[in-house]
Amino acid sequence: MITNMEKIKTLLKEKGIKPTFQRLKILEYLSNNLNNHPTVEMVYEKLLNDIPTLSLTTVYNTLNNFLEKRLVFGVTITGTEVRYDFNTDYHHHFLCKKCGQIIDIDLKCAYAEGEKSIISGHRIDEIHGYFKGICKACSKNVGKKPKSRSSS
Amino acid sequence: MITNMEKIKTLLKEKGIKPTFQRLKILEYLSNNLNNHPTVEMVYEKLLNDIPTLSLTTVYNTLNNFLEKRLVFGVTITGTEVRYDFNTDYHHHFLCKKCGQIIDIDLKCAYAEGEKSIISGHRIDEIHGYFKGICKACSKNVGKKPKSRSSS
DNA sequence: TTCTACCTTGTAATGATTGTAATATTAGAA
DNA sequence: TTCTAATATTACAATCATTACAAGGTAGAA
Repeated sequence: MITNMEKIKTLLKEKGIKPTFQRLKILEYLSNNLNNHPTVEMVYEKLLNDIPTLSLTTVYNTLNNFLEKRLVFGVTITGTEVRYDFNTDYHHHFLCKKCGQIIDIDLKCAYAEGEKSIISGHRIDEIHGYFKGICKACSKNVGKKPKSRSSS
Repeated sequence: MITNMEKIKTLLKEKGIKPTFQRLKILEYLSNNLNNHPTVEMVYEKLLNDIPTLSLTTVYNTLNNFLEKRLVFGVTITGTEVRYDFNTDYHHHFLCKKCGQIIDIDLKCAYAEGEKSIISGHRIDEIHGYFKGICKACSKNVGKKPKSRSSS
């Protein structure tokens, strides 16, 4: 874990971001939660244990800073809040409208290769592929006899 | 235009939505503004001329109703508000981060055919392809000697 | 140490959206 | 037509994510 923290520190320095304690912890949290796609609130609540003086504003500022420097990727698939993704490799996202889970989708669209492409003359800097529906797990419980389901 | 209004009315009835005056006008507005991708506020402000008693809540209710019945498509590319698209044919969107314009992108990803597909076992109901960058028009003015630019 | 630049913090403000309760309108029964 | 029940519309309050702002804290340079 100490080695990991050193990697995080290097990442910040490479992007010209001063590696303060708050920033290190926030980026570390994101790097350890690749599948969560955490919200600002999730980052804040969790880190409050480590940093009791942490301010929500700091989390917002820091994450916006990371976004600008392209250290993290913002996922707005829910439409209500930004989810943060430490994995900036090209990939898409799926939102289950039943359980709310956000799942990584690895598929290649021809247009997305290189990520810095041109479409219809427009320069593309970011590609967001959002798929919405019912996830595999939730699909299994649909249309079956409801034995002990809490919701209708 | 009267013929168009009749088409709008039929559309609503087909979806089981009672074609009230407000609903007709809202859907008509969207059908006449395919390239705008209007916000709730835009719909409201514009229709206030025709319907001075119109309530913002009604616009929200109506558009949510249309969304549920899949009469319109919600575009959340800006991350700050929902834009409404009367064109529910499969297509993607591009957001220019300079001028804020939202432009339709017509390209086919193999995975999107049929729109009701399965990816990694998840049932896909909606596909949103969001591309962000600098549009063709804005690209031309970047890197050139700034002659009379208002912003820095 | 003192100064300066940048970070962090708390609180207030904003803006989009939803909740709620009262009023209005409509469709169908009598 | 008149009454009634269901549904729509409206106005206003409340909520939630996010940003603005001002004040206090910290680290490194001089």
